[in-house]
Amino acid sequence: MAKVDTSLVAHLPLFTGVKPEDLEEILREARSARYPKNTAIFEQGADAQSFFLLLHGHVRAAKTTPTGEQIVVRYVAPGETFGLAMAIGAARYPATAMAVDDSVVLIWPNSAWPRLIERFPSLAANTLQTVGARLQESHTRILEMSTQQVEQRVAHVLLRLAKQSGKKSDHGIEIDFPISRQDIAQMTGTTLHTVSRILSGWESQGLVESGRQRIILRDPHRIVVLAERTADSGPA
Amino acid sequence: MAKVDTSLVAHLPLFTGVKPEDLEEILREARSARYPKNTAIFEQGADAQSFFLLLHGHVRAAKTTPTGEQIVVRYVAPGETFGLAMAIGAARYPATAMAVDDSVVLIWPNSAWPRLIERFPSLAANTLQTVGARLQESHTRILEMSTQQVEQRVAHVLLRLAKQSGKKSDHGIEIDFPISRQDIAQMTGTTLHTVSRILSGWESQGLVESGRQRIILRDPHRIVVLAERTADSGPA
DNA sequence: GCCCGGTTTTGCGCTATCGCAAACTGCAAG
DNA sequence: CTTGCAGTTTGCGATAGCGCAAAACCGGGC
Repeated sequence: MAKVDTSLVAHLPLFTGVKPEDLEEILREARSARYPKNTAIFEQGADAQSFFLLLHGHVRAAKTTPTGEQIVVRYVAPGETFGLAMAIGAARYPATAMAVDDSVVLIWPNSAWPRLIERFPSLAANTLQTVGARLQESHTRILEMSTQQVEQRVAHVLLRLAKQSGKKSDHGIEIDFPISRQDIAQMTGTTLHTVSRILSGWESQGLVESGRQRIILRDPHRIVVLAERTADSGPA
Repeated sequence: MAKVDTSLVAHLPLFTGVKPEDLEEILREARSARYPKNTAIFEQGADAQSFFLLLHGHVRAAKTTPTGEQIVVRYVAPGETFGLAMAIGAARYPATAMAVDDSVVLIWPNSAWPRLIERFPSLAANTLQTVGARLQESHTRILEMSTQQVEQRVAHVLLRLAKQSGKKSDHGIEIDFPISRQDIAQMTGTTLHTVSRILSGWESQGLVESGRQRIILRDPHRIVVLAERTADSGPA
């Protein structure tokens, strides 16, 4: 197992307030692994045995109902942790994690967690902050689902993805991992059909350019306007 | 300021792993306050200066959009913390907290938080667990909003409220704080009209008994069935 | 270069739910 | 007891978005 260079991860929010020599000790407890595109990292309901830090790639966390419907909880970007079941007191993973691109992760055994937070309390504090931030995002998402219509929600999601994982390309921002209409539907509480219609509409207005699992925001500013538009404040 | 009896709070999840003498020290930093029914404890967007532990009563946390729509984030039951902005790294309260019943709370100044978690790391760990639990509940709520129809969502919410704050009465479980149709609408992402229609329907089937800000589940079991029913698995 | 399967597009009817409006009700204050 | 008002009920028309079905499309694998 290759040793992880501390300089690659030292600046991450998770490690703020951790001394370099401590960081090294923390990293010694982890191993790294590579997951090819479209492989599962863990499954919803499985015994939680590890927690993860994404180094490269992108991971989709999705939750499935007993009847098979899915929602995308979030996309994990490099530098973010995921699978923190142990930290939040869950014995099993509440969602499925899947690499949507070739991905590299650091993996700590759950058994290391209690020891780590005892020796390095900043870890607990930092984790609390990131989990808190996710909680707020969830609340925002609930608020949006309750008060906005589908088009605005899709606009918000695309803007959020662009901010989190946008790659500036010629005349636009491209979401730099493969994402389908279906995925967006599962992030906004709608169907892939409706998402497709909306994107088609936007494409014909030059707002976006999109194709197979690929979306480029050509005119982010006008999309922001769309996102913020109230139901009744539309055009003539 | 009256001194708080440690025995009243020692068993709370927040304080698991805290030694009795430490608990006393923690409580010394708090003051207690009483909020009459329908008074605000803090407002969304205000500078977060304190965090809270509810001792008696019930508190509604609600989030408002720029355009005035509201959702109920959650109802706080006695023994639960709220207003943890500082802990999760927010400078302002992300929601408004309102006493829905005469309520008594413990209040710590935010400035005490860093010191407390340094001296008593279990506090951070415990808080992480409760925030994590709330995050999972939020995800469940998003899942429900995405995949279920309104009637099922209302059923789920009532069952959740009954479990959290249900008082067994003659032949049923009564939600033991005032809650309006509007509140339920704001918890389920619908309108008070639709909630009213649903409850009327249930009432005529003997599932619930309800009135002005008051709901009694007469037949929880059948409500569970409703909650779990798939869109197409209905009766003839 | 061709074929296959997953993805996307689009049409069309349907319906759950909204939105508005109006009437009703019961608690609480005076 | 009366009155006022917040909360609730109910009717009715409007519609956003779903669900199903079919066709078109695209990219990668062989």
